[in-house]
Amino acid sequence: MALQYRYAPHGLEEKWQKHWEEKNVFHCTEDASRPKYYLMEMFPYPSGRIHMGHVRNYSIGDVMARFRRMQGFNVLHPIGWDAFGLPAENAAIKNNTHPAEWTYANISNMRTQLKRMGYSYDWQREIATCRPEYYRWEQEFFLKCLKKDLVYRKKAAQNWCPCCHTVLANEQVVDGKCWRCDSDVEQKELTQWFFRITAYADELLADLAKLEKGWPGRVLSMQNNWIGRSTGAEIEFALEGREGSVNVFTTRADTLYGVTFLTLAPEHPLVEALIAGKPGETAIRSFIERTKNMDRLDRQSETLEKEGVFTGSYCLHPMTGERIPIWLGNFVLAEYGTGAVMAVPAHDQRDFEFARKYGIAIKAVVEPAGKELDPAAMEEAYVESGVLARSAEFSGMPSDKGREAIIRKLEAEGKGKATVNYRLRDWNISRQRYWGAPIPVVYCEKCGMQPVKEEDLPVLLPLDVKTFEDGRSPLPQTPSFTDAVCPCCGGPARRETDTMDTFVESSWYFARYTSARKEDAPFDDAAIRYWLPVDQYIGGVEHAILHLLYARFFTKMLRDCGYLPKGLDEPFSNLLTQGMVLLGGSKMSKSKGNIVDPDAMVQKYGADTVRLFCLFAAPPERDFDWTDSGIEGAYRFVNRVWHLFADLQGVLHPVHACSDLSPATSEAVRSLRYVEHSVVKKVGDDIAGRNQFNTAIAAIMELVNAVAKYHADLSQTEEGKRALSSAMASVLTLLYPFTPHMCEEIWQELGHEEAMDSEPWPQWSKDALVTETCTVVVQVNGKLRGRIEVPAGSGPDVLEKTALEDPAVSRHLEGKAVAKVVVVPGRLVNIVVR
RNA sequence: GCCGGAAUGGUGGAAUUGGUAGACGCAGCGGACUCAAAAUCCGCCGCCCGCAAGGGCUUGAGAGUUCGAGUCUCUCUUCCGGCACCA
Repeated sequence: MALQYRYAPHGLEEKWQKHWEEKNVFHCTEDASRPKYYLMEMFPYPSGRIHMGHVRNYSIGDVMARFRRMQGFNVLHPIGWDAFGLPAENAAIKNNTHPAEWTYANISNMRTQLKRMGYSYDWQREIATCRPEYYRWEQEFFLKCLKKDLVYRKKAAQNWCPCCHTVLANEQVVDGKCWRCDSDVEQKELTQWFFRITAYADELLADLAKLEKGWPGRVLSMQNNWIGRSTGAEIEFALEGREGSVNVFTTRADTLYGVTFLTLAPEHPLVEALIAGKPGETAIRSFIERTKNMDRLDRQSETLEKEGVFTGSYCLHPMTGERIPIWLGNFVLAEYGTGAVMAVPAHDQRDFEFARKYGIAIKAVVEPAGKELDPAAMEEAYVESGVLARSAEFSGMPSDKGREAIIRKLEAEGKGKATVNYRLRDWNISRQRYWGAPIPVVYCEKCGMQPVKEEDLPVLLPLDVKTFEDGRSPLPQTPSFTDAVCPCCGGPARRETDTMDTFVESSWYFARYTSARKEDAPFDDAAIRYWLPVDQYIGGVEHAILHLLYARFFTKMLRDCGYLPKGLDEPFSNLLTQGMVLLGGSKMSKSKGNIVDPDAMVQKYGADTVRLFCLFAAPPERDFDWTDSGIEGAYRFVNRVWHLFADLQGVLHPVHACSDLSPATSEAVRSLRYVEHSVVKKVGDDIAGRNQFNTAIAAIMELVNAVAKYHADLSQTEEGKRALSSAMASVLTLLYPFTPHMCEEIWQELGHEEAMDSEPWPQWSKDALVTETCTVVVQVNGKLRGRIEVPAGSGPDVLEKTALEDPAVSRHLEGKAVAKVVVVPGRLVNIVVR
């Protein structure tokens, strides 16, 4: 056999893919004798075809997986399908098919596409979240949470997408629009199921610190913003002339003595009692109606005209006992804090404008050091911190001290307490759609809501239904599904017809991969303890909040429910967020018609070239623009490597990388060996330490260039042949994670018995990096003036002397006095002159 | 407004700890091979002055620290992302 001169990727790629599959090369099991490495990419939604974004994501993952295997890790590298969700229903309606049929056909198609890319997955762990074997465990988790009050039902105004016919979680509303179809989201009063993610707000926030080393800063910052913790105080204002009080949340307790009114959300539960029978009640009611009917987006926009109305009721200042008028304001949010705000016009711009508009008093109680504020002359609120004034015994304290002291006194008198508020809301998981996991509860006329018994799980999603044209769920009209027996009294009951948000499935799939085929429990405890947490997770930054926050929450929640071990607080130790693949500067999209089809690229260049280009084009975190000339360049390189081997067959011995360290007599051998070992070092550092695949590939190119430069001379001598053989073995070994098919093929043709999939990562040698001389740069006043060649290890004195004598340097010293000479051995000499 | 990230040749991007700015590609230019083209191979390739030797300038702008700054500090500009009438 001989290596054909022509590089023909298709046959050989398919040959090796078959080899991997038949030999089950990438299947893994728990093995205590080896260090584990759990690496996964975000699993795809089975939309029909893979796109370049997938290819980039999975190529990055595959390089890391193959690299870690070569390093001796026991690598778990699984794949699956995020298979529930709306597009399946919409496509089924459009094509007159069933969502299940559409989904499974897509999975089958995309599986073939992924296999054609040569990714090293353990296909025996493949999962699809729409299978009952998967979602039944989710239903069990739901029941467990119900018992622990971590999931609950409540009626509230919800985000409703009229186009998708379903509610959306807060995280799925982007700029007031549906994350999926971009329709304006409406508010609709509905009874829905919620996961109590807010119970974990503090832990989700605090544990971000554990991720500081392994997660990108921007993802941490986004989660931080989303959780939105603010510390302050809840303060009680007793109502005047009746029982009860209004509680407010404030971050500025230091301004308490400046309160001149309170503002309540029109939805505040006390409003009815406060306005009943007051003068102007009708006008107040019409204000409330008007505000409630406003579009949510308009109401929360910054340009909203701030309006309010006096309720006619008063409360009492907790410290001074002063009468404080209670107003309603269209800008106060019922859902944040207590839905009531203490207004301090002197120190809050919004309150300032409101007070000026309605002629309410302004009291300045925080002043810049040494200055007095005159409320009448103020043109805007003084919002900075300062020194407290007109604040009884707190006067004279700086803001932060005053804030603490005031809270302490309130706490002592039982009129308030230090507290924390979060922006994060509970996670609404009810979806009024068909293609999702059924929520395992029934409603009995007698007993009310009843959970399905665990032994009756799974609640199967019926497949023999027809979807409606307009997208409404057929489940409420499917008696075989809705008719149920009450688990409590045995009487007739109606089954819940809402399904779970698809983000629930993706919140725990990483744990299921560890024991994907287990039938009697969601997880195998030993497998969980061996594999988790995930060492490296890779995916798009668009999931920075949604999926990654939910998965973190689920990990903590499953831990507390006893499914995951104590101490497993975070699912993903390291996160790599890869950038998008663009075409012509914008995101590839079908509607815009700017698509590069991976299949077409594989057809034209082979999978190895496509993989290589995706990693070479840019560092993984950055977006990159697909260019035809770019992939041509990658193809040229692959061909160059192939031809080099074809030219050198008969010369090369079947040796391993870095195998030749015999004393070298020729300068070419020494040079090539130097390049070989420094490239081996760099590629390892780049892949393992920095995720810089583009520079790793660049280094391999340098090694190939070095071989091309020396091979004509070296192939003449036995010493040269040994050096070439080792260097070329290094090329293949380093390139293997990127272009595995080609490397396997050449490796075999070179005469190796073992396939490359069991080849270890090469060890570079310090000795090979030792040189006899080195080049030292000479600067004069920091400007580069010359280079000197000195024996390696030369001391400062020699360097200084050689540098000063160098003609290119001494020219710049004429007529000047040398003030100082800085010597960095092995690097540079800087001569400072005046 | 608050938080995070970024800015380097014609172009994608290198420069890992403050020490030769522009690795490796792409595009371009010149040459070899060819009847010719493609492919391939060899050479050149930041900007300005210069025949050259050489010199000057150069990492968004400006200052600072340092023998020395793309890298550290401060101020500013522009762009990208997140949060935002959040009390």
